[in-house]
Amino acid sequence: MLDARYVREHSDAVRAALADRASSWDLDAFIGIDEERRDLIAKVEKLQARRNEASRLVGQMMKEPRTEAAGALKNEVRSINEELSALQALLDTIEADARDMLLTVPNLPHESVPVGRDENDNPEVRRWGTPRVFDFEPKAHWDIGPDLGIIDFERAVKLAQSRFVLMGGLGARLERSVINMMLDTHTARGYKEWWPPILANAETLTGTGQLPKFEDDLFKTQSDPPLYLVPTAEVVLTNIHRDETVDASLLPLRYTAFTPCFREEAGAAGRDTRGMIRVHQFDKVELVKFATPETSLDELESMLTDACHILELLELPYRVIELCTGDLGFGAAKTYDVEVWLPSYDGYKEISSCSDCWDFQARRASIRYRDPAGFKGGRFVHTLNGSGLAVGRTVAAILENFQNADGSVTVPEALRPYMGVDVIE
RNA sequence: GGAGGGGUGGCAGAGCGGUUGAAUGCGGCGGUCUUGAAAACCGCUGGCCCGCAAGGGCUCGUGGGUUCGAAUCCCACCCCCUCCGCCA
Repeated sequence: MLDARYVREHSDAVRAALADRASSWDLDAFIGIDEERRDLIAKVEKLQARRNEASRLVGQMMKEPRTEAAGALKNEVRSINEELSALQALLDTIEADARDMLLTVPNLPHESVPVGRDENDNPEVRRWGTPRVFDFEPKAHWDIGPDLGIIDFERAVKLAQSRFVLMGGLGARLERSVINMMLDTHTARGYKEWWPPILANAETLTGTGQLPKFEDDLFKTQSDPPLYLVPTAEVVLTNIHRDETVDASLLPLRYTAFTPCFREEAGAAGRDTRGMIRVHQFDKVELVKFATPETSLDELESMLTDACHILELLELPYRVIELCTGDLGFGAAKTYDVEVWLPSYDGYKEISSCSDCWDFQARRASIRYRDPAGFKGGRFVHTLNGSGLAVGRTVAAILENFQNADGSVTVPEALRPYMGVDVIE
């Protein structure tokens, strides 16, 4: 969410940012509503001030007592209240309209973000590792897994639907090993581990920006009020501090959690239909930070490093790209994507996305910090989130990059303590 | 699920129809004193919104209602605590 005052006082900057993002958000409509809203507030408050004064006078008169004069004033207040309730109803709808609009405006890209139209304009930042050259025909993970008897896509469909995964034996163990290795690595590097609910309420999903605009992407329960299956642990980790003011001395806060993630993938029909790259339920270890405005960009860089560190431990080649303005997610001010080398795609595939949301989520979720030495009152924190990493895609990358000619898969060194075996065969 | 109790400022805790946006204590900030600190003493000290400002409005779990006027009365809902039941 953007600050309404900022939007009206810097409308040119906002207009330019929306254009860079190719957003169709109606800035002029908002400015009109906002102006109407402020006029109405002035009117309503003037009437309220008169009503409050008159009521106070009535109190005095009743004591003296001057009941006749009090009666006349009572009538005045009654008529003010009638006028007021009509104005108030109007103001309520206008304020709701303004807020609804504000909840659907995307974040402003940071000034350092390259301007571009879509994913083709995302500059590559760096590469690590060299994609392996196979001296045999490498298989895709959707063949390796079933051939080894460790992934069963067909029975997953029977149990649930297409785009679900069933793993067994060393496949299940590989999934769990990757999760544990990621969590152990991040907690050793200063992240606090959490174990959050994976059903969350509408306020929580609104705080991070999934609602109201992206409800179609979410699984929703039929309870009243409804709950939503979290699409990422970012949602719950960030909302831990919703409606709170944290002490500046505690910042930056670095959190991590493993959760299953649930996505409808409503608009993805036909994309990545094979294997476990795009599924309705997948595991992810998430990184979330709360930082001051002064350090948030540095924290983004170090979060990116932390995500890449996992791939380096697993010896998986990757590259980092920066998202251009046109490809930036709704709540992000700046985003790096980490892409892992996948032989089956003969290319790099997203495995982590690290974003600095600036104060966009903090304003929605009302997450402030206090710095008695620096300033009076509270300021919004900056929130950041990144995958560290997507577990299913990591497993797929391991299977494909570490496969052998005989169909077996060598376990990366870093996972052997967790797996208990050197080779999956 | 049943019965009872309760939700007030950073915390504890008064108020129970009008000058209470809220006593008091703790905490926090500033000052006096002190070589420094502690103690003591003095002063200040919730949030949000509109406004250039002066000022004004809203806010005592949430939403409605009664009243000229509600933290205070009524209704509904939410949450917390205790006991009982059920349960992994």
